[in-house]
Amino acid sequence: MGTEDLRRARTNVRANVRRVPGPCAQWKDEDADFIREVLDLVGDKWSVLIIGTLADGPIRYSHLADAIPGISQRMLTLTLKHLQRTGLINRTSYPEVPPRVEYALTELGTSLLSTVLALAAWSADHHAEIRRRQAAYDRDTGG
Amino acid sequence: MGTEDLRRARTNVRANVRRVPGPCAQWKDEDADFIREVLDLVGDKWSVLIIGTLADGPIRYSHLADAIPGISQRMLTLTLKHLQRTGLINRTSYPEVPPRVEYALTELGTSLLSTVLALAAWSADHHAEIRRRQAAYDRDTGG
DNA sequence: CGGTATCCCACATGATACTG
DNA sequence: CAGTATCATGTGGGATACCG
Repeated sequence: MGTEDLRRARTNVRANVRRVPGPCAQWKDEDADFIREVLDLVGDKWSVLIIGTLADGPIRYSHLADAIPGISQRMLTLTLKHLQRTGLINRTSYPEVPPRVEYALTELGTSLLSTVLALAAWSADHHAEIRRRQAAYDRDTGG
Repeated sequence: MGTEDLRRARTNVRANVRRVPGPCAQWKDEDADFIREVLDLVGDKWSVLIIGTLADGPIRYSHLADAIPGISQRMLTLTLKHLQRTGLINRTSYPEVPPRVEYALTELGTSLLSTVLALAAWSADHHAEIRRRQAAYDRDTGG
């Protein structure tokens, strides 16, 4: 990314902050709220993994548990409820024996999916550089 | 978003999951790692707000504290160190009295900024719908 | 001014056991 | 199969005081 891009990015962001009296910018309350809102949604340990798994189509509770290594029943249930409450996923239970329950992304959830995958892509693009810089920092700092 | 978009989104994401034997997809370890990595970076309470504030240009420690309502000195220092270690921001201290320290986004940080702002924009676009759905869920569930 | 050091706690998550 | 209920715990983060 060149200097010009950096300038453009700053200009774009500057539209999101408010000039307050004096030399210092401050977050508009609502913008900070939006950031907090989306972080509450996907900032936890499991939401994004669940959303990503559901991208493959409707899937049952037990298959979600299999697809997401390390998740506990408790956290799977809790996170699913959270996502359902927010309208990101739908829960459909079929009155059969044995019981069957399927979860699926809503359109809202799908629209969020693309955005968080962009974040994951950023991580994939830069994780090598990140590791290099962390190692350098630790070397300079720790010894 | 229409059905066609939804299908496309699913197709895009399906490239990120691995077909395992049997009917169920599972996260590739490295993809889950990328998600965890970026969540560790920006999933906390203050990182994104700091990054967004720095978008306005280099800024001093005390001005950061003013620009981000509610942050404690401890968390400001801690989060700045974290972001610096990852290479998202630079710290420059000027040997004057009184001391002056400025923080600025690196190009890496700026590239992340655009992506997290997309998330904030998603939140801004959908927060009304989200609130509606949460209220409906609570009504249906709670009473 | 720009931090550290220390104490403290709420809460997110995990483990385990039980149920319709 | 698809959950609940209960207990245990690690830690993210706030408050406060102090330091170069």
